[in-house]
Amino acid sequence: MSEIERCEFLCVHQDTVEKVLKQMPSDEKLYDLAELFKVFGDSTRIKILYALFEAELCVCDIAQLLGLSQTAVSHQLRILKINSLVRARKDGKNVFYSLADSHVRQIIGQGMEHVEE
Amino acid sequence: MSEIERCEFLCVHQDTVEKVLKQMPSDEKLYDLAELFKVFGDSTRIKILYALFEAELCVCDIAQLLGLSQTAVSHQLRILKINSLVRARKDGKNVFYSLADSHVRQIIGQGMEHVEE
DNA sequence: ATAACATATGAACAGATGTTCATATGAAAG
DNA sequence: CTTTCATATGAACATCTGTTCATATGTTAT
Repeated sequence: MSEIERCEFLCVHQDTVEKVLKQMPSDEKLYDLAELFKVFGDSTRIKILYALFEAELCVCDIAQLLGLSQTAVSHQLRILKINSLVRARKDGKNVFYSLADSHVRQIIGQGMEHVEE
Repeated sequence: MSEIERCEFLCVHQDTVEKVLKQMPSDEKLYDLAELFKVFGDSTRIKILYALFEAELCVCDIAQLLGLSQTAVSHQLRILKINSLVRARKDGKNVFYSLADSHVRQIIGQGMEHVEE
């Protein structure tokens, strides 16, 4: 038994650990949850989402608004779309993006409350 | 004027953009918000936080519970602590960690709702 | 004091992530 | 149908991030 493993069998509070284990969601769910937060965890994407709080915007609008390149915005919108955080509506040459659902507002709102303390 | 810039001055919906700009939080706040979500955006840290939903746990408990090395857990707890998501209580050789406040539960809860759809 | 133990920390390394550049796609106008 | 424009996408590159390994710190028991 290696040094590292030793600790795990001596100091562990077994009853507590077992109680907690029963309540844990599946690994898959926890992985998905982390993936979701990862999407929010980039300031470019947060800025895009926040911009969409107020209005439906095309790629160009977002790029100018935030001082970013069209390419960078497009790449990030792709990620937001894949994760169902934004929706796309095509209108001629333009593609207008908007928030996908109210969860996005709620999650960002909660985060902002925490940050503002 | 380069090809990329051209788009920004032709297709932009100026009035909408200006309206949105007025409502945007400061860059600093948006950066902090992204940093916060970045902390939630890792499955090891999410697992640790979820484990702490149920009970106060020492480093060893968490390591065994999640099948991780003591070192990895310790590093992640450090990040969680710096970002005020967990609190540490020292008791002899052990250090017990617990959730810092209810925001953590709320943010994770909202995220989970989104994932479970 | 010294040994055993729980936790923390620094350096190194591998893998992930975001931007840029070049180019492709698809739609409207001439 | 060719050009122009708005958007999308792939590859390359630099940076960031998480784990491991080695070791340090601080606490309890002998």
